[in-house]
Amino acid sequence: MRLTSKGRYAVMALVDLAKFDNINPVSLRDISLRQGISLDYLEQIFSKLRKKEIVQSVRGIQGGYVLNKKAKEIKLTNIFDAVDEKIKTVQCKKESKKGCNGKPIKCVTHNLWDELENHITNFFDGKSLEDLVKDNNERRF
Amino acid sequence: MRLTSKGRYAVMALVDLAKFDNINPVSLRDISLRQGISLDYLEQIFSKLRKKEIVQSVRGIQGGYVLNKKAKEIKLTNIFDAVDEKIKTVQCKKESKKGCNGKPIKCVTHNLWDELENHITNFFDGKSLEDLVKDNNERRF
DNA sequence: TTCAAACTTGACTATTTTAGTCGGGTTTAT
DNA sequence: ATAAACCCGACTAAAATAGTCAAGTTTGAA
Ligand code: FES
Ligand code: FES
Repeated sequence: MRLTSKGRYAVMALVDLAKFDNINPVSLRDISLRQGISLDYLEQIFSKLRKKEIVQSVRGIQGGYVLNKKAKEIKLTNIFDAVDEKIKTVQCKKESKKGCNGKPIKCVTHNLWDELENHITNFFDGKSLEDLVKDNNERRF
Repeated sequence: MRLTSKGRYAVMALVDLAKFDNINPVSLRDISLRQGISLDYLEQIFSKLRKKEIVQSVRGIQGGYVLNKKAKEIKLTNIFDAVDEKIKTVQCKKESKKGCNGKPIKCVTHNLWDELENHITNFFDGKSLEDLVKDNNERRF
């Protein structure tokens, strides 16, 4: 089990954005340079973030992106959800009657995985972008 | 992020084994049939479990595998560790001074991921094979 | 003593996921 | 006009996953 770069990049980029969008929109080029993330990849990520209304775009020269909500109101679960970073522990469809092996009863690990999934979701739901920005400012940069 | 089948299979197989090894060793063929897991794949998994001394093998006809410890003493972390199911959240080398992007400072998400990793590890460390067997017996089968 | 059930080992492979890249756009401040 | 920026879809290389396959060895029981 591992978290993927997509989710990590999304969080890194949004923290960067939250720190710098006070006055002007922030261009992906700047984020790319500061965070060391491929520009083309960032564009894919921000396209998703925009569709989920986490950021707004400003087109044209001097354009970029701005947060669409207060940093306090953006939870990590929202971010992960937007970029399709799945916290997927159970293998079966949850609402299905069938288990992961096609049998008509859930497998012995099902409840366990499900419980873990809740743990993780709660963890990410308790963290906002603001928390991360603060945390980051404290340890300087 | 997702847990892989390897870890899930290992746990399923060991619960099965724990339930049936009271008298005789349990053959992988039986586990394969009961749990719907490829026999060849199970062999790979049990080879690892044996090397980490979680199970013992009994060769020859009527052979199979038996637990090498009390079910109570086998934690899920031990199982995952044995089959190389990694709970890997941070992307960088933890002990390295460098961050995941090669910069000389850890990225903004590092602490967060690390904290999550501890959460998950604690969760799995608190669950023994015995717990799962009990849980499984309660809901009948 | 022969046989088949079962473990043992290592290599090979197909599928899926990830992490990009690439090539073309469109918009808009200057 | 032009260049900085966003926008979009298709393509691809690399890695991880989930197996498969082939060729053994061991040993209880008929
Ligand atoms: S994970 Fe849901 S039935 Fe196995
Ligand atoms: S995950 Fe450790 S530095 Fe980014």
